[in-house]
Amino acid sequence: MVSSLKPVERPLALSDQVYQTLRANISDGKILPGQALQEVQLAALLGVSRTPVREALTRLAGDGLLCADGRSFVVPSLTLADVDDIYELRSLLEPEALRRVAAQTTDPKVHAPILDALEASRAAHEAGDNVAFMEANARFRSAWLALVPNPRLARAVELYANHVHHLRSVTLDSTKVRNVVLGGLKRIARALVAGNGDAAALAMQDHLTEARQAFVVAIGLSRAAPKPKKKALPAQVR
Amino acid sequence: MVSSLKPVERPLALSDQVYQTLRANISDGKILPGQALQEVQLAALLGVSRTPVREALTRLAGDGLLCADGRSFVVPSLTLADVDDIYELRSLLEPEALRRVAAQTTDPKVHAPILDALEASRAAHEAGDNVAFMEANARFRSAWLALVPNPRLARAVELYANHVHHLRSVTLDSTKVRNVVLGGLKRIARALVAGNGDAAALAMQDHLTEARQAFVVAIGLSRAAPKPKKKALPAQVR
DNA sequence: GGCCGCTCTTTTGCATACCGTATCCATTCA
DNA sequence: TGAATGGATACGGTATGCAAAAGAGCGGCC
Repeated sequence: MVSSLKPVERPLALSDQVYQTLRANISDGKILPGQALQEVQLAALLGVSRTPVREALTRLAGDGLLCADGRSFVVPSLTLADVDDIYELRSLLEPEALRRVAAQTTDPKVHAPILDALEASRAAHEAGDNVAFMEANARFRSAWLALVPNPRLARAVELYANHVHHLRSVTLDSTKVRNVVLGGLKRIARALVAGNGDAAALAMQDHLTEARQAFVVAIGLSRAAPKPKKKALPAQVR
Repeated sequence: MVSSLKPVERPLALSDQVYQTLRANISDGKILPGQALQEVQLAALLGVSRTPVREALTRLAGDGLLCADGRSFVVPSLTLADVDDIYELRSLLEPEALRRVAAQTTDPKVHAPILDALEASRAAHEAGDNVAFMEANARFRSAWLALVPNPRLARAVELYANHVHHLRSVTLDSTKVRNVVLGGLKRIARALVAGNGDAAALAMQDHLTEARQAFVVAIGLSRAAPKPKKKALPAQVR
């Protein structure tokens, strides 16, 4: 008996693949708000039938990443009120989540992924690489999120962070903003490695406040010459 | 323009009906944890095809009200750690949500549904009617939740409250527990009508702590072998 | 010339058929 | 007699077919 055999790599279900693909594209801003997501069209694009597409769309709508618009789903174009609501939620969750992380981890080597991501952010900032900075930023979040002892809390944080993620391509376009963000990450990381929960929570709180402010500015800019196409209704349960 | 006009009541899609039906039955504890929910069986029971059943199951799993077990879905049987996690989340959200309600409503007549539900709770408690008490309790929550200015926050609160709702039929079985709960509701309502956000948040925080404690006892009773947890952090660290 | 209504197309909602796979049971061989 | 193997069965995943509803375009009527 060869005990080194591992269970065979099973291909993910099509529904899951479609879900992840769409989710990534929404978060990255590759799918624009207001654009109707039609089942047949997506199915053709992805080379699957309507069924898994349909299931993925339903799940995304349940996550709040899509909202019903007439017959189909669209990425909600966030109003200022929406952004405020999301940041209010994040302000309730993320500082406390980070406090839990700081409180429980003493081993410095578990912080390695966080510091790696921070270093990547720093490098991307220095290189002026916007997309790399965003990517490193996301990694930073994933890294500390993986240490949150409460999985439901972690999931909630991830969910609402994703709701505004596609807007970061706008806000992080500015070197100044990136500088501020990097400073925030540094402060958070410092508090974490010091095991100082209060400082970590406070740092995250400030970080979120700054990010929200950047969004307000960004939305004000992008809505200066907006498309008069559709009214954005709040993403809600169907 | 009569702004109170609402879109006409449209016959709900089958998927939605199935979703709501299943959700209600899960919250009420009519579907027991561990019991596999099979598509064909549910479809036959509800008189629909597998498709809407499947969609409803997917959405419920996305809400966290179901979890994958092998090939099908089951209602998760909550461990003590799960209950703690859920109450940690609720403790982050509900006090602050309630604070927002207290801060924004000045008109006493918007509090009417809340006081109605409170009165119904009181009556049910006096009558010793367990199910009526639970129902009034849920109405109380719906009432103040409807006043939360942040719809996403309201939805999150509702979601996680539902996660443990089916356990209330156990905890609220005790007159003593019902008495404590009723006291908590009174205190919350008092703070709300007084417009005192701090008091409302604090009252809700205490209410949740008490409710969590009741669950711990209930789970300890219902589980033959309560496993020793090392992560049991004392109440709230906040 | 503009507005209303009708029809036709597009797209979703639901049902069902098919396929792959996991599980259970019976049979067979050691 | 026990275990292993083969088959039967049941279930979930996916594709597709069909019907109904929403939207667009066109023609008729005022």
